[in-house]
Amino acid sequence: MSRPRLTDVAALAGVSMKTVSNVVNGTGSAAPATRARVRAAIDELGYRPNVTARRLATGQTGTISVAISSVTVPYFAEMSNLLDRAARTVGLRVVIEQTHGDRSNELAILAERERGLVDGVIFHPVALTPDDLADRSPGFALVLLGEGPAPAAVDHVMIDNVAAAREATAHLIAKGCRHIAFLGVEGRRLTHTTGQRFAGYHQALDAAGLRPDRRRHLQINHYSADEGYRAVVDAIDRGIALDGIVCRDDSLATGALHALHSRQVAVPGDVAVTGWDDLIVARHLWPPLTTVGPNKPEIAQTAVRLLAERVQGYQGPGRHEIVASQLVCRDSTAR
Amino acid sequence: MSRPRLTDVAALAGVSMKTVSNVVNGTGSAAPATRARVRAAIDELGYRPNVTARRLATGQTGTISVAISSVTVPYFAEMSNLLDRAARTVGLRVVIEQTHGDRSNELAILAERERGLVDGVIFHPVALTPDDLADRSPGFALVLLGEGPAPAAVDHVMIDNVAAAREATAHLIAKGCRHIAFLGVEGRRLTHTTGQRFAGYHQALDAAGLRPDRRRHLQINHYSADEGYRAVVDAIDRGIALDGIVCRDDSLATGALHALHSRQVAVPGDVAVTGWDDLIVARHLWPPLTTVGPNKPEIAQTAVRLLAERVQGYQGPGRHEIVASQLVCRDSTAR
DNA sequence: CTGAAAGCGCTAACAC
DNA sequence: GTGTTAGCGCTTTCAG
Repeated sequence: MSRPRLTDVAALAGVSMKTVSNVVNGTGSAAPATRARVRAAIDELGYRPNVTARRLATGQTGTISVAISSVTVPYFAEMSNLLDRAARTVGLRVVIEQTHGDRSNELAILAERERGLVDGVIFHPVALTPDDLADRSPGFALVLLGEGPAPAAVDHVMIDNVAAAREATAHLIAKGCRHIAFLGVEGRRLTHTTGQRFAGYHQALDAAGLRPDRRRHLQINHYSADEGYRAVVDAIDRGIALDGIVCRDDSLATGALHALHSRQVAVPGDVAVTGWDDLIVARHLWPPLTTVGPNKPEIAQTAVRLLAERVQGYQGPGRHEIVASQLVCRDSTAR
Repeated sequence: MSRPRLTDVAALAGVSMKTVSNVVNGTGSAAPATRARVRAAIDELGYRPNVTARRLATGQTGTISVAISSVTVPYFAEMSNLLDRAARTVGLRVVIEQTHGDRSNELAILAERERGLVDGVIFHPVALTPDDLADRSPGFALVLLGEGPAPAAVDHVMIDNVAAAREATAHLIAKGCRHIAFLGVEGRRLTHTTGQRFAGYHQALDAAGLRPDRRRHLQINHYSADEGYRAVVDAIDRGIALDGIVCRDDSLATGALHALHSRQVAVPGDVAVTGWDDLIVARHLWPPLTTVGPNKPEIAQTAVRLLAERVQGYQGPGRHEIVASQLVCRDSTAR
């Protein structure tokens, strides 16, 4: 005995498929008596519509996917959650898909492996190059998140990284820091995002007449607390002079604080620290972390709105929206 | 011009649908020359198979869903990630679905809203009652995670909460703690999970001849760092004697550490603290957190294996697997 | 207001 | 090896 289908319900209720379909979907109208009979038949059989069949027939899925590298990266977890909520309010379902930061997985997103599975995707690429993104099939509803490269034709939601990094760095300078490190330089080549934050950091140093020092550009291999810890312990043990650290993100900052504590360096007394993302955990670190707080709810709402418009057929040029961010000052820089 | 279908490719290549299907799926065999012609046609047209149609035809989706309350809960994020990886190794795709801890959303999972969308679901319920779980349609591939109630008929992967809580508490006692609080008692009624951990905590106190004290049962409204912070600050300010805290999970412990620092209480000198889950962040908290570490990779692999067996038609009785956990000792109890 | 029939795009028997 | 023909379960014209 396999599961009941629409025709089974129709047969039991003594009506046609169309009528059952109407009752199930609330389309058209049905006589109250008929409706009741159909409902009874549905209950008796335990009928559930087959989503896949409906999708095939309508061509619409009512579902969008959120493609991120990993939900274990707190920033992506928080964004996924907000995107989910934002999408629900406009009647869209969300599934989250992890690329694990792998270029081939990211390419698969663009290759529309999912054609027919979702109506569109909100995508935060981390490993793709501008070329990868350049040629995509048109008519594929796509909204890009993050500060990576985005072709003009594609919708894109971002924040002003350079300005925010400048502000965070200037804040440390205002607190009297003169030997400010930047934690989060990738080994090979800077990612687009890091490049912008790094640029803002340098602009602020410049503006204050401070000389950059390469020894204070702290390298990492991943954006993890582990790496932040390692890099800062390393810098301290090599005797590099430091009185402030601009961290590329809060995970690195988490590790940085741990490193400073473990080397008996007072925060913010000896070294002041800023993070980036305003993760939930940021205000529970010790000391609570000053961090660049992007307006995440607005990012989510904007992305969903843009995607919904694409899904509904908007074919115009790419929109590039810049969402505000704000430096959230806490004790890690309070001096 | 809509997107190309299998028939379009077939027409262009001058072959039948079946042949194209063979080439696309690697089924059957095709003459090299034919194969090449088909490939060329596919490239020229930019053809992508429609996943939905394939699903309808085969009845299998190759996808499972992971249903959790929220990816912003670090434990769920880590588990989702591990489940994803485990599923990939057996050729299954994973989509993550958030219930936001909402009972109606959780019921929707059981109601198989997704019928036809996924082959099965790995589900960590938080709001359901035993009754909710009791009557489900048979033949629906389902594996339950966590320590909630699980009907005998349903596969279930869990850890031994009572034993682990006893071990964590005994560890504090061995370190000389005599006034040990339990942080994480829910307001109304204990959840199944909390109840087990709470029971283990009491067993250890009993075994050491320590008297429980209701004032040291710290109440919370959510499992968040915010709540942990609030509850511990509250206890300190009310002058409740404390020299150890067993936290129901690492998020609460994060807030507890913050609270202790902000009230100048030394950890572990004045108060030793244990958490639960061994989140990534646990070893970067200050001081690094002693915590109950479930074997998460094994939980994930076990759950995927059980589900894969169900998907492949296993109809036997429910399997209830207990996975090991281990107390990970760090500085928050080092005294 | 309800019924019959034609697809949605693909896979899978079964012939050729 | 390759083509033909039914479906998968639903929605949707178009009649009645």
